[in-house]
Amino acid sequence: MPDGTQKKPSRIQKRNRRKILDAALDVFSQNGYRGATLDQIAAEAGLSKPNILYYFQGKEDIHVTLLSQLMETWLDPLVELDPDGDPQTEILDYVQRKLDMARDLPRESRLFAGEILQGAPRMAPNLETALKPLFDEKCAVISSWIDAGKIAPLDPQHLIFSIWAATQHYADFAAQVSVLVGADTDSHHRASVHLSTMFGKMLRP
Amino acid sequence: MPDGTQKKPSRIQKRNRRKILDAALDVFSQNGYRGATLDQIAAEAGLSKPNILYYFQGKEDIHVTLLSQLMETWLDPLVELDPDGDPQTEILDYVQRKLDMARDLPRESRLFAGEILQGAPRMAPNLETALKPLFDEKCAVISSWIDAGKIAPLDPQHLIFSIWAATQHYADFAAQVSVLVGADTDSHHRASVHLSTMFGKMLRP
DNA sequence: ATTATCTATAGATCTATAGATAATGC
DNA sequence: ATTATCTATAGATCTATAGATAATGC
Repeated sequence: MPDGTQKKPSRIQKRNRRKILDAALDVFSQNGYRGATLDQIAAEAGLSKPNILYYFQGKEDIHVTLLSQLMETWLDPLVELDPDGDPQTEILDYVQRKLDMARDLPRESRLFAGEILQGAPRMAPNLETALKPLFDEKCAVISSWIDAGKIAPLDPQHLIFSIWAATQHYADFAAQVSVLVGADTDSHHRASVHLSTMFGKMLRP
Repeated sequence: MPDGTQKKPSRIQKRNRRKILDAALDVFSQNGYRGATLDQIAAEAGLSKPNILYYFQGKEDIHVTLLSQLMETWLDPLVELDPDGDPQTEILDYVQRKLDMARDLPRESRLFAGEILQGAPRMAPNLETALKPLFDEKCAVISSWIDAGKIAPLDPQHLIFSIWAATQHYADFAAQVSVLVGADTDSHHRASVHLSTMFGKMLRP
């Protein structure tokens, strides 16, 4: 059994753990933590239920592993915000990267949204250790741009919240968006133009 | 039993149904649909579990009743957007009402967020019949303001999405916000100033 | 020898109902 | 007579484990 003093993980170990985590991403993001069952994850992964529990200690272990493994991907767009780049361009590119992520990784967006919505019971430590330092760092960068008169004086913390909210909305509330925009041929493009216009105008000093 | 051909609901009927719905709002918004149990709802309402099922046909009935009863409250701020008012003021006041609602009714916000996040399985009909017509109507109002040159040319649909997203974020992602802003003495006020600045600037023709 | 997988099932949790009893309104 | 409430429990669903067997790596 893979526990305690880890040996090197075999090829099968890696492949099956990956299959399970990918299946779990599907199931958790669609049904929430409590709504997801090991049966669904097992079926989606093409493995038996006890075999799932051979690779993970239990349902919670799968969920926690998933959240912490995806955290890096999730924060990557913000990591790339470059203090030495052109402020306007940097922020608008960040908005664009987040919007692209909402389109390309909606499961991940919904997984995090569901976890936070319920008070982040299994992610709170990660928020403190991984997200907060990065957030503070980038807020400082934005502050310095404001102080230098490069962008309009906005509250950096709340500016970032607005960017997160406006972009992730398209993944998290997709069910509502699709009812309201109808059969739009290129909703993503219209959203992209809208957000560029909106944040672009807002940032001008 | 209260079913089929309804008699007039007694005082006790009304009071207990209200107690149950209020308890259910607590429990559903905190744990999601599947995460909520009749036991929790019963305990929170101060009634026995079978008594809950005397007033409602089942768990789903409670959830659906809750969603449709709250829909009106939820849409009210948008209903109030006045076509004959000053465009700038109307939209900024709408933003403010939505932000106040995120503060005052976070349970309702999270209930809807959770439902939509999981594809609106029990609310899709309501979205079509109640939300969509109102949304279309108010988009037309905003379009007319743009055509009259009263506000900047923005995509009305996506403008409304951005308003919803930015305001509801403070209720739906409160767990994350509170980690990131720390012990802010008046986070609501800072959010309010930020959103006024942001949308105000964006709307100027 | 160790790793991986399966069948069968224990044990917990949850929704819902049966059936009896108490409270209320004519 | 009708409405409201309770205890007890059936029946379904779910997580997790026991115990046996098959596959793989020295």
